[in-house]
Amino acid sequence: MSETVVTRIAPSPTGLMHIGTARTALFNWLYARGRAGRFLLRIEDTDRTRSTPEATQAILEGMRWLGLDWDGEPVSQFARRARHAEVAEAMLSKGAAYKCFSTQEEIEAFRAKAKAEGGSTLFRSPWRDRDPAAHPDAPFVVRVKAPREGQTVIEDAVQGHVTIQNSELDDMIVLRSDGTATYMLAVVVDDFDMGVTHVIRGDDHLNNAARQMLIYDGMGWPQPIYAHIPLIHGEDGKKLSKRHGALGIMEWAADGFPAPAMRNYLARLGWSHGDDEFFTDTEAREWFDITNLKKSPARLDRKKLEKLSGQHIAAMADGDIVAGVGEYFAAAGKPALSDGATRALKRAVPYLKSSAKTFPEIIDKSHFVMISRPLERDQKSEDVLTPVSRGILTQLTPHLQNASWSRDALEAALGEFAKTAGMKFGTLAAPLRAALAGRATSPSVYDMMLVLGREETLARIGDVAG
RNA sequence: GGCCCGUUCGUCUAUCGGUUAGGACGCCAGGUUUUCAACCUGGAAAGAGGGGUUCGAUUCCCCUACGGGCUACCA
Repeated sequence: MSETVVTRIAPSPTGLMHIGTARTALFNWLYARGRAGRFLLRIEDTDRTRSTPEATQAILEGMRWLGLDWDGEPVSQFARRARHAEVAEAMLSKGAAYKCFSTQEEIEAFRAKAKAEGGSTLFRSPWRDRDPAAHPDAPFVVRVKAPREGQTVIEDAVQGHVTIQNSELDDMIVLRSDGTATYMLAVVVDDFDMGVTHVIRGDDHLNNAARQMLIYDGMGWPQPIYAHIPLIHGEDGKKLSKRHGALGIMEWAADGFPAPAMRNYLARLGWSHGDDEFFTDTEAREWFDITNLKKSPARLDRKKLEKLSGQHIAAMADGDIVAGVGEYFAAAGKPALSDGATRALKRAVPYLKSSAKTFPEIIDKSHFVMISRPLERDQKSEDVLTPVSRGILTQLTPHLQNASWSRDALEAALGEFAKTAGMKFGTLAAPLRAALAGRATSPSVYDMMLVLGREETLARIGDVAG
């Protein structure tokens, strides 16, 4: 089969861009992009009471931030309701579905009774084989005519052959009494119409696949390739819920993780390529395949993300880091960086990038460079500095502002300062020497303070540094 | 309750019948930087339990336990 791969992500706009949805989207994106295929976005907004435009925006925002670009316009499932009804009608005329006039009360009563008696709660509509003409004007739903004998086998690219007894399948509703499609019908119709070849989604849909296959068969449509991936769990191994915090992808953005690191980390959750831990998007696209997806759920591990994040920051171009910090400010709801601050940040980034794990750490560590000179005691930004560094900074200020520096003079001044500050001279001298020698790449608040001093110092004392 | 899926170091994972069960995060120790971080080196750490199959099981089969999912006129 040389058919073009078409994948999709189909979130329902009921809140945030969930971290699990983001990972599923990532897998679909990697799969399509790695095979010159198409990656589509569909908003499953058929539940009008729960869908909001804000939630749709949140999804688009999350997708954009994560860098998952989709082909074409996002498809609104709700907008396709006429088409869904049309297919339901077609199923009716093909005899693959039937009208059911049972009321919800009747069904509930049946289930309550079945439960009490310990029997199967699968509702068997009496209308399956009855003539609908008997009830010409009563409200009805359209149910699929599911087989009652035999079994349905889902050929899943991740789960393998999953066999479901047809006796477990009910005549699910495909069209509600108000004429709108249920999820089961809508996904199938939309996936077919959109030409989706590979359905990569959470394994909470595994059982649904058997039901959806009924619709494909009823319409005589070819089945897509299914790949049901395990869900992500919280650090305690339980399924993700509000109490785990950071459910939305943008919360991670607001915590200052770079999108490339997020992609790398999420990709490694449930998928692996040998011993590779740190990789680029290009490598991921090249390596990713459904066949090496794991079948068991993975837990979120923030520490590991942090490690990966640090490695990505270290590997990023300085400009990208500055841009990333800007995005972080936006995601965290902080005011944008001023031009001056951006310039200062650019100066500091080369020294900081190798040890910062997140964007806020870049900010923390570059703080000394962001504040205006001469330094003053009550800088409003002081709150970011640790008490120790703040103390040193304030006390050191007069020395840095003194004229006429020589290496010896500077060291002497620092020595004097160290003495008053009650710390060993070496603590300051070593990083200073490193700074003067131009190899100060181990950033810390102290070091960077001195690195910055280096630029100014060098200008004043000439070529002493050698 | 019924049905479906899963279970290798604390965590993410490699292994596709024969390995001292490998790597990564975290942790511990040492080194380097006379702070921290980063970095380097070393270390502790795993096949849920029980039955089979096999010359040999982490790997194949069954049972149990545990976790998850589905069982809606939600998606």
